[in-house]
Amino acid sequence: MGAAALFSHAAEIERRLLVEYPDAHCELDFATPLQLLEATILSAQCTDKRVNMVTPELFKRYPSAAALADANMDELETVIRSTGFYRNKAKSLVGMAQALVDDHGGEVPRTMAELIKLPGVGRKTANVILGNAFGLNEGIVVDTHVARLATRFGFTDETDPVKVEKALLPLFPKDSWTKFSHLLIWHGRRTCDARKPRCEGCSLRDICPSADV
DNA sequence: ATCCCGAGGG
DNA sequence: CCCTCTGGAT
Repeated sequence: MGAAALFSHAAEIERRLLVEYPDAHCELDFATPLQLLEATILSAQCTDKRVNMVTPELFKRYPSAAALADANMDELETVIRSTGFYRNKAKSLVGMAQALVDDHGGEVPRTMAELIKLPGVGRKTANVILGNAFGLNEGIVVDTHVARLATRFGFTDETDPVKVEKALLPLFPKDSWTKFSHLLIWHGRRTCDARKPRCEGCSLRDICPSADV
């Protein structure tokens, strides 16, 4: 498919998904930027439903960056254990919190460059924070769902999430990047799942190059 | 057996 | 580029 055709194809996909999921939004529970940052770190290779089961206790025990930075490791690991990768995640949470205390007055920074310097925070997590805590459209969140659907829609052959994002950005208007991320995530979870996509009920069936394969 | 809103290290 | 980290759900 040529560049012009790919662009209109992208616009049509976005239009249809917006009709289907007008309320698509971040499904991680949070009340502050710090809470969203913690929840997003926990979301690696874990369902957001599972993350939402442990964060109430996490937020209650460690109500600030300073409290989280001083957390007892064994206690913290116990609280987040069911989300998987719990040793790495505990280290990331404490290291991230300590960096906030040391370099940002205990607050979550608002730029990509500062966010990805935080331990355990990569480009995907940074895009979640910028888009959903601060309302900024700095990029597209490329998680497992967005990467999978981008491939199935024929937008890219890349698998590296940074390259997938680079391929997606020029296809969609900047002011919709955060919303578009949620549209793909919602569609990925509800219809275009990894193991057995439900093409028979998909609103994009007639324009999807991967339909019924 | 495979996947879930990844990141760090080699 | 690869590998490792981990429990829970299907």
